[in-house]
Amino acid sequence: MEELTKKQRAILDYMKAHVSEHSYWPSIRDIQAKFRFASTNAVFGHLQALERKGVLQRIPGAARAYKIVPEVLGDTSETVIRYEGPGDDAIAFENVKFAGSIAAGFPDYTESSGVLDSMQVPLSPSSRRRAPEAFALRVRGDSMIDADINDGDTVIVEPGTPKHGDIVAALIDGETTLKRLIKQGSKVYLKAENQNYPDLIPTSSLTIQGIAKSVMKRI
Amino acid sequence: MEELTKKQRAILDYMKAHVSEHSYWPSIRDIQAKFRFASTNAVFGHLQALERKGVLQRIPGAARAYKIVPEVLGDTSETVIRYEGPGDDAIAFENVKFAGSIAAGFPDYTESSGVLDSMQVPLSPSSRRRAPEAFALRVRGDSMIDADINDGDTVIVEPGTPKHGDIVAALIDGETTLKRLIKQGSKVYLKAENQNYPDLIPTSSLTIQGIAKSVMKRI
DNA sequence: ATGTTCGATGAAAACTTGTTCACTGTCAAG
DNA sequence: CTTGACAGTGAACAAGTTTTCATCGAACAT
Repeated sequence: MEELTKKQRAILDYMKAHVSEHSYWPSIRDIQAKFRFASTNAVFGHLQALERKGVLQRIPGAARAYKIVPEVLGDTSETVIRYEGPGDDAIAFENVKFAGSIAAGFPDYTESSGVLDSMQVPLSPSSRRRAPEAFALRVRGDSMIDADINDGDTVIVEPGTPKHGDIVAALIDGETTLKRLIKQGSKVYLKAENQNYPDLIPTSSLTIQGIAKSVMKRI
Repeated sequence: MEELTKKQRAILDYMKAHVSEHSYWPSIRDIQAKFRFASTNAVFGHLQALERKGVLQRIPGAARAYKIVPEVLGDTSETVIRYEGPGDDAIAFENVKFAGSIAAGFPDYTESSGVLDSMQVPLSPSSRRRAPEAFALRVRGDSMIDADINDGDTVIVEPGTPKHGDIVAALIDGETTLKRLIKQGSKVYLKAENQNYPDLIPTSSLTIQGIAKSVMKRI
């Protein structure tokens, strides 16, 4: 790739910025005005150069019609990245943070260490009205992969009465597990969403800690 | 918003597709040819209607110069993230305790307890240190479906300096959009993760609102 | 010295494009 | 039946825009 002169680079950048801002290309006269050329032909020459150097494609005869050929390496211009934080239109929630608190009482996990984090996560309005706290749990294992809940994900568990088909956090042998709740008549089963595991786990006594309503994944 | 007629919709879609494919707007005569109108004035009337109905903005006197006014519903040209104030469907943040791991499979005793290090919690350690102003955004649209971020999901956006490959919330034409950040040399592009959309969106000046670190899905 | 390239001027030509005007046909509401 | 809104034809105009032509000066290598 042939090297661009400073002015060519500036013109190219201006054109990109113009498209980015206005969603249509500048005319040659727009560029002329921007760079205070006395003649449109000055711009014309630069555009020819840009095309010859392969970074811009002109559509002959058409007005405000160009294509950018993505540059790969070796150009000197820096793309400016400003960090601005959430804008007025899009901000939903602030202060997602950890409080460094301890899980007390419910739920009761033997496995957990003493120091736990807490965070703020979005909850459904139903659980907001009821006072009881929802909680987040990190998933370990792969028994729910067919429901797209994988090892390392975090599920948000909310209190409530589970229906048939809900994914619940349930106590089995002193361990909290994540399973789908299946009701057949008066009997209740837990089902792992993984073809490699036994379909149904009969349970005589079942302690439901809550219903998994959301799953949170690291990108 | 007034309803569009079939032809108006078709013309608008064609214009969008044309921009998407060629990166510049079609002329009135391009549209005329596409729809086999005998007169340019037929197109002219439709464009006036589209502008009157508020979905298209024409730049008077300028050739091939338009702006699309984003439609709230049914618009698939861009992933639009907006906060829809606290309604019944609204999401609110409440205190949720991060209570430790949960086994989604059979109990796994090989893993030691107390392994909850910083990498396993939903927020990055850097942002935890300096009281981050992370925020949640509800995703609308389908420009990121190939990254498994779909309409209705909620993404947690954290401040920071984005790296190549990060999914960022960026301001484009005053709207917050979700795109993957691509760095080629010193140039930066935004990429929609949807095969139906143009690969790269060149940007010379970029406003990053944050990095999408987590995605939250309703089960 | 001489030729060549580059960046620029100034004007004009040639083409593209948006816009206007006058007129026609259709269709539904009043 | 009339009216008005809508969609379209056909032609022409005016402005926008690209493109060409002729010319100039400075930098630079031959």
